[in-house]
Amino acid sequence: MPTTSAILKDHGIRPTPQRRVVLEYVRASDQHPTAEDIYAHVHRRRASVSRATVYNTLHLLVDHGLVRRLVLAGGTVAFDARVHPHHHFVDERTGEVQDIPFEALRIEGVEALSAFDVEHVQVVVYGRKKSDKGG
Amino acid sequence: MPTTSAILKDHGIRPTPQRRVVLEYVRASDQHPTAEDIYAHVHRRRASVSRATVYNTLHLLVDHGLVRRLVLAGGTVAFDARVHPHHHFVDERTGEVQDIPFEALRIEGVEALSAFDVEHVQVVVYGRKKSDKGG
DNA sequence: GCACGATCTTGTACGATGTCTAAAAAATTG
DNA sequence: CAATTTTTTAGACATCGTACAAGATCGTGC
Repeated sequence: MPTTSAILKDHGIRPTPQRRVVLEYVRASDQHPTAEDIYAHVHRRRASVSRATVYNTLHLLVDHGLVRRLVLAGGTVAFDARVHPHHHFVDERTGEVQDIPFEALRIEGVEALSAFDVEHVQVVVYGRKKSDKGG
Repeated sequence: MPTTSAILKDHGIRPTPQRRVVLEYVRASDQHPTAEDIYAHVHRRRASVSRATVYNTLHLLVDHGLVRRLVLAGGTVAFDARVHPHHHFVDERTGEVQDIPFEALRIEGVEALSAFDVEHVQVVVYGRKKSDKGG
């Protein structure tokens, strides 16, 4: 398990303390933290990390493929260190988003879309979690 | 073809002039206009329709299923009067969004998602339009 | 270690999008 | 017309994100 610092270096990014703490948090989180989540956390841990630096760093990480930028239902923008593709489930009541393993769903008919060069396909499933008692 | 007024009444919405002009524009547009697009247009047509009313009306229309709220790539929020389900293609270079007929794709494995009551499934295809000359 | 230029961080101002509120305006009811 | 409800309005406010200019920090050559 490489250190955060090593990961950054491997991607040609100078591993400053601010960048390390941002990447660390995104990688540690099994949720999908928003930029504000990240800022709040990082700011708490190291009193003076500015908002601008958090945004700069997130862009940097996204550009280098270390982190993915997601647009959740409702338009919330979140970040995710899991780079391998996966689908999303959105609870229509709470807005909560949950990952669905990429292998769990298969999409047929993509080859027939002759007008497009397809890079990536993602399914968004809307519904409600069964464990929830009625609303 | 029912009038905008009739459509609103059918859904229990009092057809005020402001609401009519908003719905009319969304229905007439074959693009996916954003709230600001709609505000700009509607404001031009009837000098005094406020921003708040445009937003209020859009929420109302969404709540009554007359219009759908979309979140495009990049997090842009747009509206769409086509209520029948369809998928989306997003051009990764331009951010342009295009509809894909619902029937064009089939998703397998949804039944196996036993943790969820699934309401709706939507596929988002990312790529680039083939007709585009390289860039 | 020091000076220098390059890179990084910071605070703040700004812009875009959207919500909230209190009051005016319009419609409905009697 | 008066009373009540619904709708609209303007503008203040909140949130998210970007731009910019100044200061801090780093790496390199000496």
